[in-house]
Amino acid sequence: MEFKEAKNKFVQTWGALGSQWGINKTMAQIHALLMVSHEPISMEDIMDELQISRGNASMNLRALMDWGIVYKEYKAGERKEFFTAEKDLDELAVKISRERSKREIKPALKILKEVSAIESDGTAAEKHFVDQTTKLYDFVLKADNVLDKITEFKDNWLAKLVVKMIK
Amino acid sequence: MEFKEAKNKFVQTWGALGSQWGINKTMAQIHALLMVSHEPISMEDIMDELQISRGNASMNLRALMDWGIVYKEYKAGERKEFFTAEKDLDELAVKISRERSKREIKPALKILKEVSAIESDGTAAEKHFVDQTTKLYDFVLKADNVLDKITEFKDNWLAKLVVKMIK
DNA sequence: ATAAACTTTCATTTTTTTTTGAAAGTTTAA
DNA sequence: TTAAACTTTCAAAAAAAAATGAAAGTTTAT
Repeated sequence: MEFKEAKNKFVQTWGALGSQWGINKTMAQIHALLMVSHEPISMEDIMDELQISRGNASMNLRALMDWGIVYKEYKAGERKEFFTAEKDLDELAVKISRERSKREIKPALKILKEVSAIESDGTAAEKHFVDQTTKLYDFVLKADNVLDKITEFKDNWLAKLVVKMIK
Repeated sequence: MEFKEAKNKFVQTWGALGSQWGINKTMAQIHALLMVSHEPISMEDIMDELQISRGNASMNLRALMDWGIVYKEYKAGERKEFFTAEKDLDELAVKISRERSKREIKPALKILKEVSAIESDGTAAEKHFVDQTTKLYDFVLKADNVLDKITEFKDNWLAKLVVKMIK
């Protein structure tokens, strides 16, 4: 396999993976392209490489910047804008999970808290509802915190983990 | 807020969360409904409660069973089938992550391995590509293993963790 | 102030995904 | 074996999501 073919395969795969996880295909593809590029790319070149329209490129680049995982760059003497991706994978993971937490998990948690707080009349149906939604709230809350913990423990994590667990 | 309203809100929220994570809305809603129900529900009742067609109900129930998070049940004397959801949340998380790993992560890893294995000519572009995809492969592989580890360590996890880390 | 170089916006079109519903299939009971 | 009670399948329809492209907007240079 040669470079161009491999790059294309990677971009396609990353795009497909993205859509399976609720991220639009083009957004994931642009991100893939920028991740494996050693130098900033212009919008023109992105459009060209992915065969997409100017509007599509513009909107998805904006979305990627909103997620904090793609940056705009300016080259001296050049009028147009160039783009780069966050290439540190730990940083990337932290940013993605922060955004997903903020946009999706936190609002869902709020609803879970609300619905689990109803006054149950003592029927089995209502008791089970309250019980299950309460458990779900606790579970999601815990899961939502896991990535923050991982970040926090990133360096010297075992020692810190043990300390945290003991106290 | 009363029971019916709360239940509906929960089902809607769970459905919305599902679609943001690449799971179709109806599938997530059916799952939500079964999760908070204290007794098995028939297809008829699911169709009725979610206002969906028979075909839709049938297909999404099958999908949920394929994921291993919804079970068919038979009631004595009743001809029709009833459905229940896995209600243990740890079990649920394990099953979902196993499936997503099998269906999405593992195939992606295979491609990542392939594309990172190209023979780089020495240009900066190709060197960066190989370097970045290799890192990504390692990262995804590690992340993919995290949930297995969590399962494994579920009981008495700190002790086991320390042992594992030391040896 | 004008125009060139570039980016963003958004109504419309296209594509993709999901849903429907009726026909075909299956199981059980008599 | 027949028919009633139920489930599955899948082509067609509907709905939802994404992409287009041209007009509007912005910035920079002269």
